[in-house]
Amino acid sequence: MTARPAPPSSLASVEEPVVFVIDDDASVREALSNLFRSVGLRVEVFGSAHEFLQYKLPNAPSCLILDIRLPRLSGLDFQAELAKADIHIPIIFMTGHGDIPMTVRAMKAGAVDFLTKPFRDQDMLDAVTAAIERDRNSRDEAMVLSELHALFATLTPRERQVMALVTSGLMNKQIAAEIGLAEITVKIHRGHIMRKMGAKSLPDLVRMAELLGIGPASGRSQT
Amino acid sequence: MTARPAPPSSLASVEEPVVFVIDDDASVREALSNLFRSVGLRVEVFGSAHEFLQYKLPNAPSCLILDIRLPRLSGLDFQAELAKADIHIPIIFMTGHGDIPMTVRAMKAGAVDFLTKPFRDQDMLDAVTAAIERDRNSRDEAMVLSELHALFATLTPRERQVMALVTSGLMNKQIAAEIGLAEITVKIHRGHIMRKMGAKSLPDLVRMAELLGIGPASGRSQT
DNA sequence: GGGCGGATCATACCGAGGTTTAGGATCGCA
DNA sequence: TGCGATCCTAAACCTCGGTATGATCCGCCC
Repeated sequence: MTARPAPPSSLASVEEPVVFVIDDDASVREALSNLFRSVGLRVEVFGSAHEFLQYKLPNAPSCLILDIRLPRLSGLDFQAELAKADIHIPIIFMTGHGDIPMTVRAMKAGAVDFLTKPFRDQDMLDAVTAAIERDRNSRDEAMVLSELHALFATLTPRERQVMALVTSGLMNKQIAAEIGLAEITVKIHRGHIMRKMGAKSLPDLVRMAELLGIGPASGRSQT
Repeated sequence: MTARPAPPSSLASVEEPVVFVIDDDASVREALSNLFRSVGLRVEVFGSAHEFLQYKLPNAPSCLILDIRLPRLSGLDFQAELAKADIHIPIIFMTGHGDIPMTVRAMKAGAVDFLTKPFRDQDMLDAVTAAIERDRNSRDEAMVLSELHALFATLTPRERQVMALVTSGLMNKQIAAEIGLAEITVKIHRGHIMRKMGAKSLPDLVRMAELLGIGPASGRSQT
């Protein structure tokens, strides 16, 4: 009975990895493009940060290679820009004449690596491999989380509230007293929650709540 | 009855923060010592990495300030050394003539900051504040985790096994079938587990299992 | 106005969780 | 040899979780 809406079952990011390169020097773009292609990696090159932003990012593990010295915007500022725009992609910096404070700032902001020109091809490839791997992992996590959020979104406000109390460990009768309901009503909500969230057991639901960051904050502010 | 061994109830790290400084230059030690004391921070200075290792580290949020150029051991190697010895303390590097690869390596290995001499006092103080804060948090986490491990250690092998299955969401009868027991026996174990772990509810226990990294790996290998 | 989803509650029933009491078996250590 | 810890089980009993059936009420949209 009870026909469930069939979970979309993550088709994951099956697309092949992509390396993005932004550099105003055509010869650098050319060289890097050849390097990555030689090891079978897909590459997309751009002459400016602006060009890159026009490009529609694919749903594939990827990374971005940036020169600290970009035409208009500095690489560091662009990094901050991307973070602010909620675009999270691992960044590898290159520089011909960078300094230590720059390096520190970039690394603190989450850069994967910071290579000084001229660098050895192998160092660049190692950095890219690490960056792609990091992106693959964070994409997998984000995927799971977004599916969970989608399920959570199907809950009514009342159900969300009950879910928070259930996963915090209260008994049905305590929840009922807490929010002024009959115990049976709580049971009904609880049943709905389990079905909608696709939880096969209470521990299952608890783990979902953990991932969703659900405290007993009812459902108003989600810091 | 069952007299429980009274949980040690974290007396937390109430001790005041400490800043450790390692530098072979006495004037640098002196200057930093004065700087930190001027803002009311406790400071301990050392002329070498070896001296530092002799010192018994207090149970207080702290950080370490290192020159990349140390007498015998390089600062980077010493950082690796500490990590290998499982001594985790936030590190702030100083350098007069460091380069970018060094900086990258230090930051990748988890350094909090990397300051070039001469630096502004305020930059150093900011870095130390951030480092102390980071250490405070990781100490709090470690404290909770170690108390949890202590409780978990009081479980018998069988109880550990049952706990893994319970928190994975199986019903008592399924657990019983899984490991060849009567359902009633599983219930008994389950009761013991809840008491010994101090869990007030199943969700509580599930969260503990999460922190302990307990999968359905029975209890053999704890990677 | 009728339909629909959300929320509420009652009664009844059943399976799962959990404790107590009481016992039996094995093993290691003093 | 005896004690204690671990592990296992049974019967009785109670609470809690969960579902089904059926029903009322409200607000919203077509």
